[in-house]
Amino acid sequence: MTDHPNTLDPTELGAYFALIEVSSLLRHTVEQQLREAGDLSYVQFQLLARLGDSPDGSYRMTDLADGVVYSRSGLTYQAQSLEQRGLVTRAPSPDDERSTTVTITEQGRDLLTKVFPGHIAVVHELLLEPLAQRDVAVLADVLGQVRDHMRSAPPRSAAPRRRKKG
Amino acid sequence: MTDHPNTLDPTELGAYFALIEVSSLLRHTVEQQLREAGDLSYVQFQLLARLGDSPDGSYRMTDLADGVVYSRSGLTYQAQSLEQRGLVTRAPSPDDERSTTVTITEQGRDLLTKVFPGHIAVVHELLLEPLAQRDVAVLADVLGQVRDHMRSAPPRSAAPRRRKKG
DNA sequence: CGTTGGTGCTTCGGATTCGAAGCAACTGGG
DNA sequence: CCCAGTTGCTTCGAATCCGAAGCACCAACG
Repeated sequence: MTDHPNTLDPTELGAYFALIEVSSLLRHTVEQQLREAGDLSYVQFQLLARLGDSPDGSYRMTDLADGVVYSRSGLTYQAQSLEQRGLVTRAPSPDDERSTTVTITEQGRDLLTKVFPGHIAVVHELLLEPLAQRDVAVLADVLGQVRDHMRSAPPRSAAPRRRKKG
Repeated sequence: MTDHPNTLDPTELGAYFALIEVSSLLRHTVEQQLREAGDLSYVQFQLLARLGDSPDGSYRMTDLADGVVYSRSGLTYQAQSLEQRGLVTRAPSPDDERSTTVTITEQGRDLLTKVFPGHIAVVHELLLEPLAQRDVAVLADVLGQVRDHMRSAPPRSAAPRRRKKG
């Protein structure tokens, strides 16, 4: 294990606490907006947005789970919910019968179009407005570094599944 | 309405997405560590930490809820859970019979001491390690600005109940 | 083909979360 | 004291979430 200090200095604590608080508040507010504008949870919105960005409007479940920080079972739950509302379709992949291909529907795109402006507005108002343009770039850069580092070094608990038989 | 653009440029999107992803991953990892080290949820840890920082080791429920971004009902749930485990005590406030004063116990402090090093380690490893010292300061500063702005201008829907006149 | 092990997703049980409604206590008139 | 309005917390019902276990399919090997 790397040698870590057992305390954080005030600046480090400040960065950590501010990150947690800002993201919590932002997420909370965004969630309310999405709920009001389109009766979507944040995760559902993220899934739709991701599908909408895809060239052919579809992804496998696994790809979606990797993109959104989310459990497989939770993803199944939300995908079913979206399917019931006609916002996505699900079908077994032709390549691999095990995997499910999720595809956004016209209706899904419409809803996305409907909720997007409000979503942008909230993000802009809460996160971007108080910052100078340069600070936005700095934020993107610094957090980008952190994200890349996190991705390249997945937490120790990313262990493979336990074997069924011993 | 303020005049908001209806799109975000790539830098803005980058800042937003990176923020969401970093905080999600960080929170997820921290949550696992706390669960393993002391069978605590993140919220429970935040509550204990806050109480531990208090001069007399106690706060009113409302103060705790304000500090942690959290619903009142969820706070009640977690406070009950902590009380059952003997990590805090709850008693009506002498000043105001309505309010409940939550106080951390010896046992609570012990648990805090036990889980803290691992918590620090995770934060350091995931968030701070990949950054230059200056970047940590910049992050703290920029996110601090955002937090202050959020606090000073709460979202329009932040009033579930009618507010007292000022 | 059949067996063995690995992968993708879902189901299941339980924990956590929220908002709304409810209860209790304080406050300011009459 | 009583009344109405406000505030602090809890209870309630429902939604959401996760990890573990399970099912179905694929790939490698003989």
